[in-house]
Amino acid sequence: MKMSKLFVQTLREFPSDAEVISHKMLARAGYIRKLTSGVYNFLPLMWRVLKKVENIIRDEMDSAGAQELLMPFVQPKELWEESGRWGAYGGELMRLKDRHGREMCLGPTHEEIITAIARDVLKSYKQLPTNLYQIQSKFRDERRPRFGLLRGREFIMKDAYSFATSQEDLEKEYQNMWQAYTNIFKRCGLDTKAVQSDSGAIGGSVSHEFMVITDTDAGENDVFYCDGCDYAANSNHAVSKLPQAVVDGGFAKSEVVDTPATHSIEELCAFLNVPASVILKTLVYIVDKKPVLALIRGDKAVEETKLLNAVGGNEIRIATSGEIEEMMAENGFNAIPGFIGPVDENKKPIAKYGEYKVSVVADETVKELKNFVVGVNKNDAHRVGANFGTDLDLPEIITDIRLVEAGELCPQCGQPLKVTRGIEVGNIFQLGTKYSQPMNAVYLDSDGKTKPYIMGCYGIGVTRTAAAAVEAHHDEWGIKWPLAIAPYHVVIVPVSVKDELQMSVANKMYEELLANGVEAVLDDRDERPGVKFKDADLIGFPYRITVGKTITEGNVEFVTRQTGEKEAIKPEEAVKNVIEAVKSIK
RNA sequence: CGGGAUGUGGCGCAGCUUGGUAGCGCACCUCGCUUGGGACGAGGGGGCCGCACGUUCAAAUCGUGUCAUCCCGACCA
Repeated sequence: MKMSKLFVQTLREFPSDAEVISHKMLARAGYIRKLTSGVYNFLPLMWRVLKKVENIIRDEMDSAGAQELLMPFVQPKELWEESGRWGAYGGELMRLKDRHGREMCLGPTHEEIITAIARDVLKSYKQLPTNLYQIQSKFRDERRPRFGLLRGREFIMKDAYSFATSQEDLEKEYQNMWQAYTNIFKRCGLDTKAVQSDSGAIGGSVSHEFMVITDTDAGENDVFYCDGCDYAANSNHAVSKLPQAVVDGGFAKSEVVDTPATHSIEELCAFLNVPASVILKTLVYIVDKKPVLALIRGDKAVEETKLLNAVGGNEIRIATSGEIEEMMAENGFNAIPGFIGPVDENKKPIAKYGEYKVSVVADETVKELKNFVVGVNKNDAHRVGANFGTDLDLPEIITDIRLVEAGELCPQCGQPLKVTRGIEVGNIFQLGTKYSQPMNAVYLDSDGKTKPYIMGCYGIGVTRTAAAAVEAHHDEWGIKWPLAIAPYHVVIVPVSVKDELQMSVANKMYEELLANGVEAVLDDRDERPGVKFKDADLIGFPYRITVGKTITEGNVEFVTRQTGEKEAIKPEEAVKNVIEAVKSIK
């Protein structure tokens, strides 16, 4: 490709709406253009990168025994009603109607469709296990698209679905995909960590996310990991052992005392001169409009995804102080946040809020509290020396709803956990019969009985993987693509296009590289060298061969973008270096 | 959805307070000059000032409404 013909417009400055580095770089280097919020045009350079990522995925998926197909992007409501997700999926599902008023959606994922296909075709245990995948645009109407390609509304995803006759076979395929994913990300030049995670809206029991660990602010997930063993988990799923803490308040008797203006745990601790770990903290959440009280030790925080799972629901948020006061008033109490508790001083609970009954969930940490401090739904007062059984009862739901913090101890080996940020580029789920059961997707087993498939699903964000590669590989001048996913392998820069010797050497190298299957660009623009170098760095060609004055001594400059290494070598050697590097890409 | 901000050539911005000619840098076109890290000079093309309504002799500028975009909080590839 001649640079003069390449469809690209690099910018002197970063676009003002870009926030994270991958977005800034890709926009400035001419890879993408925003069409509307969270929706991007993939210009020729970007499309080459995406196709390379896709082809690596295809190669590894095919090697792992999966088969590619392509399902429609538009999906009918009926299938989503079969799975029960038409109502459950929420605002992220882009819904629309056709001219007849029939309801449809744009596919955010394809469990329903693939399950419907499978039940038509996979009728016998002899056809199982099998694994089908596709690479396709997905649409999710994110509440807040941001971070460019890292969180678009329309994005390209590889989604795979496996069907098996047993949990054992599912687990085998899960491991198979795990290995394929490890290979894929490695070939894309990314270091990933597989971490345990919550399975969210897709459902299922066991799931892992593949995280690109990053020190930039583009990492949206907190990942806890242990240096002592292989434990690693997303913060929404992480568990830990707690270091020793004071859990006995040491109060001689249970009584309600005045605690004026103690709106926060800190203020309450200071006033009573006790550690936060002897306070029972009560937080009010709204889960799908229903009120939920979360009880947790005062020095710990609630992990909302865990709480959501504990009560079963789709959306969770902390209640506003207005809602809390309203709820208090409805139940005959007069208390603002800071003085809320599960019961008042006469053991009278908060019964309801509006038309909904109030449910109560306690974190496991509260079980061991003794003679503790707790709010009694009365302003400027708390009970001290409280105990379960006498002053209040433990709620029915007691489970882990605690947010892990760095420094707490690894659940496997007891060493202190560390935290880092990560970009989720892929995930794998064991679905079981979550879709096959309700959708009546069954096969005939060898015993003559009809059974639902045991399913798994496996996603990779293609666009997100490309963006994550930019997050991981760049410097102040531009992108440093890993060779395997770079739009082109090498750029040849003649310093002066009017110099006949320079141009003839450059042309010869260019032809030879092309003849050997190398994707080369010849910068034939009549520009000053600085302009060409800046563009080469910004676009991120893995190799640059500069043909300048030293050609009279028979040398060109060979620059490796990743390392910044420069060497003066013969043109033939430069060509050979690139050809060999390209051949070594698996 | 809640809170904050912004909409002016492809990109980055000024002009708005105090209404009257749409302006700057980059990019683009032509000529000259220059050729190892985003040169320089001269000339040139490109804008319903987000949109609508209103106030006014006159609106980028004032008012109302609306749409879009971005940032901060709850979800996910």
